[in-house]
Amino acid sequence: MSLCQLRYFVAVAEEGHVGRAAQRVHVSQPPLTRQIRALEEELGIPLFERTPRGMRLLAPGRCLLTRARTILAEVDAAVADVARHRPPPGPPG
Amino acid sequence: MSLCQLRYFVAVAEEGHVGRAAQRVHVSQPPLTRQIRALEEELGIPLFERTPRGMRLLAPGRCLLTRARTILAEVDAAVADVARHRPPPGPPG
DNA sequence: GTCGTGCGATACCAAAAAGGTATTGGACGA
DNA sequence: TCGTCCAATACCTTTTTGGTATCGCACGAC
Repeated sequence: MSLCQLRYFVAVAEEGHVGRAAQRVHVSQPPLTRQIRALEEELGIPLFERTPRGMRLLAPGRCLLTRARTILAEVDAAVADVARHRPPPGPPG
Repeated sequence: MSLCQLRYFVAVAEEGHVGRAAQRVHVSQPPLTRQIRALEEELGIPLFERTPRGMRLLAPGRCLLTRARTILAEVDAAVADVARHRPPPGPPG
């Protein structure tokens, strides 16, 4: 599992639609489909129900969605925290 | 930044030694060195001091270490939590 | 001072992963 | 039955990652 996969997963979960999620994360639809399936395979359980209208979260998916949001937020916080140690870029020019 | 990089970083931070960290994460030394440097470049700040004896954590590195452990633990928890939805593999045989 | 030793860094190549375009298959409504 | 909209697949290219061999540097023994 990768952070990238988690970002893709959250996008699909929130959009309910692989195509729209792909636009949101700036990737084309097929790789996104593939990453979601890879994630499901790695976890050994389906995360979405495929319907003719799009993707619908299943119970394990809802469970992961909450956790994925937390993880991604912690990553952002870590980056921001470390960045505080970085010297300022100096005056412009 | 990837989860893999965070695992590598934690290993190096805890071992204080790229070679031992490499053994621990089952990777050879050069890729590990490269990933650590890539992480530092992405964050825009050094995480370690290079000494003739090994790698020594700097302040930003200590900051990241705490957060990285948290993130990796949450990932493990997420996997375990999702796995609880998985049907049991059935009786042996 | 010089030579061995132990460390991370680099060069270079091979393997694996990710992404893109084009296309397929299936469900639904007109 | 045909057009539309969806995810899934086929196929190729590009990027990333990992491995082996080697370098450069600092230190200690002598």
